[in-house]
Amino acid sequence: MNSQKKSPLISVVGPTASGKSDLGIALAHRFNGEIINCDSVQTYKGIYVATAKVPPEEQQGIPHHLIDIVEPTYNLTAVEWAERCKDVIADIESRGKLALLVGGTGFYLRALTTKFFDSPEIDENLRPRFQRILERRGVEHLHKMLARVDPPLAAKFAPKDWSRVIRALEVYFSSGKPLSKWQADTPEEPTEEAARIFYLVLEPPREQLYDRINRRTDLMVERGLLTEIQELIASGVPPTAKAFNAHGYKRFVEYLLGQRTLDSAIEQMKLDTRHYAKRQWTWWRAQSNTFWLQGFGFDDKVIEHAIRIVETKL
RNA sequence: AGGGGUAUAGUGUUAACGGUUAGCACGUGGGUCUCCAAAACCUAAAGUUCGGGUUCGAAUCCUGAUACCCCUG
Repeated sequence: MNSQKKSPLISVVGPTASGKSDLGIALAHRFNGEIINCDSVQTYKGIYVATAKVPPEEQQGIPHHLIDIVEPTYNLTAVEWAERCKDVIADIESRGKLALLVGGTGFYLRALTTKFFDSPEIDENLRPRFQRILERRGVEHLHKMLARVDPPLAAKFAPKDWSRVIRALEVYFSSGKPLSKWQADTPEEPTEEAARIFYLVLEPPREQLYDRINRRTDLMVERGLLTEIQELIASGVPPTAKAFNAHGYKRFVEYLLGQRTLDSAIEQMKLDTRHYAKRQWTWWRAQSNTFWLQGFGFDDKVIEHAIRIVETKL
């Protein structure tokens, strides 16, 4: 084995509720590793019950990084997460340990392994303004605005894709230069991390995963999800806070605002989570450097299999 | 048992004048992703309960069967 070679970056990914945390901890024990969270929701302070964060008493002495790092109202971007992640990786490796990236947000790992174009400073007042236009005049209007300032991107985006349309408008109105131009001027390229990362993708049987999601949701409600939200709101966190976009929180905030019944909040949360799991699989199917593991992350067979794969990479 | 009513994808439909390819919503499957990603979006499959009849043409009209619902006993 070449000692000059940089150590691999091991990443445990897969759909929500597939046992990523368990596999991460098992690998950390086996290979003297530390865990870096790559789940967008787990970066928020203040929300716990429905986030599937591993509580400190269950971390088995394994250091967990990038959990509870921002306020519930903060908007953490993928690139900002990636920058912090690089610092943590450097720190872990400087101490001779192995970095284990564990979590469900594939896009964060994309940001870590791909250098996006150099984004200009974004005027923070723009987004709320576009949001208002969206509500009052509809998506089509925003899409037409984009067609005027950035025709190539407007042609590329579906007319109803307000999320990307707003991002593109923000870039244009902040910098005077169309997003498509920014992208063309600085093509995306792989980062140093891309060359040494590989992904262990958990793939439990779909029926079993969906069952587990449903049961986990009921459990979260029993464990006081509603109380947690009420206390956060009472302590001044606005119902529009970013953290409340997380599954569960979003629907229960709607319930507390009188927009749906308790039962429908529970059912919708289950559905949201199942849809999310499906999209996560879709994401990983399209990636390379993936090793698919049949089963849950807490299955002994899966853990053994994962260990064998990691050994070949060291 | 008698009388009445209803049967349209997995579910719902207060969609379909007897006339293009049986619509819509939800669900399900597949996909996209260049700084909100637990976001946003694209897309596909899938249906007239069964059998006869009328008609150029039937989800629609007639008829038999079956299933479910209501009323009477």
